[in-house]
Amino acid sequence: MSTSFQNIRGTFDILPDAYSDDGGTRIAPSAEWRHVETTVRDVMRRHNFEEIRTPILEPTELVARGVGESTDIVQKEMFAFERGDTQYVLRPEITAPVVRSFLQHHLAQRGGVQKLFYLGPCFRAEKPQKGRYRQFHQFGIEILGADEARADAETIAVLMAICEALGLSDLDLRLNTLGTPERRAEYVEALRGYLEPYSDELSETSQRRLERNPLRILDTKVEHEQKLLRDAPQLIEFVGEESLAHYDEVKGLLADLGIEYEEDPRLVRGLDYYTETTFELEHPGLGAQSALAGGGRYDRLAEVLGSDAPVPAVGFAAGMERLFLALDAAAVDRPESPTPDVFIAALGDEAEQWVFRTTQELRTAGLHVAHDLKGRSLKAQMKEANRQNAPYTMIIGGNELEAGAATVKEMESGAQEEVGFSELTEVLGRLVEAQKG
RNA sequence: GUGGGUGUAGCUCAGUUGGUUAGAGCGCCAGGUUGUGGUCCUGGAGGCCGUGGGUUCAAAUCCCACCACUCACCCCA
Repeated sequence: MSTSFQNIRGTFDILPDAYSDDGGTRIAPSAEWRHVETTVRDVMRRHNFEEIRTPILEPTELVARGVGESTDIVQKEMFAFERGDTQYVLRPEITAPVVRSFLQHHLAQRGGVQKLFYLGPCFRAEKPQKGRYRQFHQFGIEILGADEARADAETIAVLMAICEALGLSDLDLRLNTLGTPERRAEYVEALRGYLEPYSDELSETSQRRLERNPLRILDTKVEHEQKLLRDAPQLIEFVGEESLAHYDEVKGLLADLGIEYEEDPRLVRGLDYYTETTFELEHPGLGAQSALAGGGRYDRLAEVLGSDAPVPAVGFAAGMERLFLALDAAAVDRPESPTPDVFIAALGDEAEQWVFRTTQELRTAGLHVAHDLKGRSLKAQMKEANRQNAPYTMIIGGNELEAGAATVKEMESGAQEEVGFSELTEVLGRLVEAQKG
């Protein structure tokens, strides 16, 4: 069997079984995705976050304004198209959509602070590589309406709690503050002033950034540029006292929670909406894509999106694919795929009919029941039961129909017993219960 | 967008200095067992050897182009 079609570049299928792509990256099976998603939802619930689901399709303008015109995402990575007179974009991240939804539906009117989480696919038209896809999956939170340092600290705490619940350790948390947009703007000018004389020595991208977004030059990896930056003005020197106090408070709260971090004055992040606290969570030894999650405060985003009142906000976004890479690297135990409680094998037309009906009854009673649809030999059906790892197999043939009792076989020991049709549900239920306990 | 790597069965991979009908292991299907799985034995299905062109009596093998995938740079989750 074959097809001339294949999945779109930079996307991947999640199958019942794990498999490796051509680069050797393991694609986790659907059961593991479910496990991670369930864990995320569970930790979110414990931290009192509520789920929000927004459309995958958003107006292009929302992303352009929210994420920032100067960002790579908007400049070259959007899957955008036009239909009629509307500009659509496949969302490249979920913070701007959540804030849009928050404003549109006046969620502030629910009262108090809105603690929201999300989980779903995002799209960026980048060149794919290990840990980076064109359709990828993010989960994250947004705390809207709180400017307190506790909101920053809780954001980080939730992220760490999820990683811990998944069994991940040895993570590096890097922390920085960008200050207010006003002070940040002053710094940007100072940095530009410092770098401009060296303009000729900068790489092409850095030269472009010098005009559009000099802050981003800070995380350059070009050695010469790093050398130049050594004597450049430091962002922290421009950060105001209030911001510093806020930052100190965040650090104090993290220390209280026993969360270790490392300060990184160069940590800038690529999205324009960040202010004040920013952070990034890395797993060492993941290659180029070591960032599992990133986030920070974005107190001005709501206003950029048209809100007449400011909405202080903080959040993080984590990449599911990166998480799986980290889980692989750490060789964390994974859940196994669910197996049937019982496999029912049938012999002959009459038995098949009976089995088809009884299977339905057992399933209604809550059992996970498998059976063969193709009327194959008993041997083939037993083989199938074995492959599916069913702990019990029930055999129904002419003898059983005549006796009114099923043959129930315990696969591991091979022991068989007769169970009257009338007590099938009860007995099987009990056996399965005992098996699981 | 710029570099590097790799393309042979569902999967992992052999395939000699170019030489008949392209192989192995695992997996799949069936039989050995007319009603019993896992081990074993036997058989079977499954390949445009990534695509196109070139060299040659002869190409999976040599040359060129293209495509796909992948890793990295950039940037990000």
